[in-house]
Amino acid sequence: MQKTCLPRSFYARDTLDVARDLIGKVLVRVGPEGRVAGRVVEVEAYIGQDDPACHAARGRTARNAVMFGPPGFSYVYFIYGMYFCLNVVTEREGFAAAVLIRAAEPTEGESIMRRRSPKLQPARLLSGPGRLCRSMAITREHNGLDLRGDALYFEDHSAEPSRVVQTPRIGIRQGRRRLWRFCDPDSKALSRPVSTISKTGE
DNA sequence: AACACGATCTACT
DNA sequence: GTAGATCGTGTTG
Repeated sequence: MQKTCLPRSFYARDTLDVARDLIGKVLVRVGPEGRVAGRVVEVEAYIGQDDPACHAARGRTARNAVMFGPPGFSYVYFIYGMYFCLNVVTEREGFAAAVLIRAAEPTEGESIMRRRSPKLQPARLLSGPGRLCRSMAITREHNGLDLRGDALYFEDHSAEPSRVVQTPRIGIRQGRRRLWRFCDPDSKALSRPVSTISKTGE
């Protein structure tokens, strides 16, 4: 049963639409130890120069260069001296925007991920951007990858969430007014529970 | 060349 | 709840 990865056109859209539509998609990582995957349940949008929390808010640098590139590529950065975070680049080339993948529910390769994060409960293996990258062995080597390649991509399993809620983004100091964190509130794998905020969808 | 800090997580009180 | 880990990056001198 071979599923196909999301096409370039999926990412070449308004970032908030891409973020919303990524909930329920399946992130697949094929590494030397095998194939691992998870159903995405939490993401955040970071959009261009007008978003003070976006890494590209102050223009192009060596680190954020891939955000200015074409959509459908990975943007992986190193944070707090020990963690990596995975984003997908959106919108047109030249416009810096991306969606941070914050949490997913393990669907494949759980034993491989448990070896990488032995202290975590199974439901927490991909619960948080740092834990997700550690359990999926995503590092700086995966920055700038084409998400239609063999190592890292998203599949559509038609597992649409029944609800999606929007909340403020986590861990930022500026831009908290924007409700650009998207979650499946029925998931037990969220990095943090959904506080009572506004909703979108059904 | 030096410095402050970050889209985090864990352990501990 | 709060502190500590740990280092690349961007900014300042």
